[in-house]
Amino acid sequence: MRADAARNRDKIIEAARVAFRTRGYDAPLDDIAKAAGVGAGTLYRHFPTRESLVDAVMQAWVERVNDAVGKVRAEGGTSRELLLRWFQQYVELISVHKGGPAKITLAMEDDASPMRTKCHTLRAANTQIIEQLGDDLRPGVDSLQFARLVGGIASVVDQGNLPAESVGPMLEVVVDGLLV
Amino acid sequence: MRADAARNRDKIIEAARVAFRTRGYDAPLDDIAKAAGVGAGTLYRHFPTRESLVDAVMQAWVERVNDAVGKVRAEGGTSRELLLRWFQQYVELISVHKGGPAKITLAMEDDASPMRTKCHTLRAANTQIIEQLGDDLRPGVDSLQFARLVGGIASVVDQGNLPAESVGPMLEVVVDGLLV
DNA sequence: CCACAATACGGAGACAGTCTCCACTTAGCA
DNA sequence: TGCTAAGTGGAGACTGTCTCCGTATTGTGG
Repeated sequence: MRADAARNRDKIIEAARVAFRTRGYDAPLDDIAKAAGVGAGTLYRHFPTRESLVDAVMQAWVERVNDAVGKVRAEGGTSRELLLRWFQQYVELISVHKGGPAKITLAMEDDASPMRTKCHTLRAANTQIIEQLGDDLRPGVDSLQFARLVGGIASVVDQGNLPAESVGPMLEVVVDGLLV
Repeated sequence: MRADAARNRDKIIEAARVAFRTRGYDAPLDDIAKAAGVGAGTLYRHFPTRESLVDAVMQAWVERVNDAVGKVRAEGGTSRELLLRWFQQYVELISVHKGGPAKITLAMEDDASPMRTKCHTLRAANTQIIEQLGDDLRPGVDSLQFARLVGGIASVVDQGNLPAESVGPMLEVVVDGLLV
């Protein structure tokens, strides 16, 4: 990639980051292009779909997930405490942007999604937790089921503008259902 | 309402029913108006928002819910069986149209939604089940939490185009978490 | 039966967002 | 320094939403 192209790419990502945070994922792409000081064509060449732009914006986030899972695992406690803490973290992580939970949870199901890197990170994190749980986990549950169950809750809370506290009781239900 | 107005209203609803089923909830409203043989203005007068049109289309559905809850309650069995059967029904009921689960589950949180009639029907049905469960239910769980937990799962399955069988295992997790 | 409000109709067109196309510009190599 | 592949930008085509208002229809009171 030519140096000027790389520069423009960065400018677009930065403008998109701001726009997504303040206006949500519906922010008009032409506006983002304008804010970045480039033409619409340039934006669409770098990011053919809205999704691929979202993906680029969320790059840094992958590292946060790996940090979080390490921290949760290190803290110890019962399996129930571990799982609940992880799910709380999980919800927070996928809720960084408005509309994030649904977007990420859906992308989980779609191998062709431009967000699959992010999904793999999350699934890998879930797998680490599952390993630590060992025999305490209901048999047959995998990282994808974690993602769906908790992602479903996070989506409802996010899209319904529910207070963050309403997550806890729902997660407890799921946690108790997941442990033997 | 004038007779011709009522006639047009019906034509619009019928056209919308077809369009929503075949094209999903994104079907252009102008197209629906055209299919109904009326102008766009007429459609928008009767149904100021897309949501209110969806609401009208789903009217008959309310009766199905009441049937279903009666049947599930009558069949007997353990609390676990009852709840699982109801949740299966619940998912089916809110999945009649593509995009239905998320739409209904979100509307649950919004008293101003034009779909609130439908939501109340569902919550009332949940309440009937909760009553039947009596002391077997985890304390503090209400009809809205039912809606969120099961609605979250249904949304993921619906939007991710997952096979219908994938609902079962997730529901079992939630059921086991909900019973004491 | 008919005249005349009140009610309803319809579709042109304003508006907003998405995305493409291509004449022009620029980076970077030989 | 000149050449060319790579990159740019923004006009405008296209699609869907929604409003406005001149026209048409309904049904009622005289």
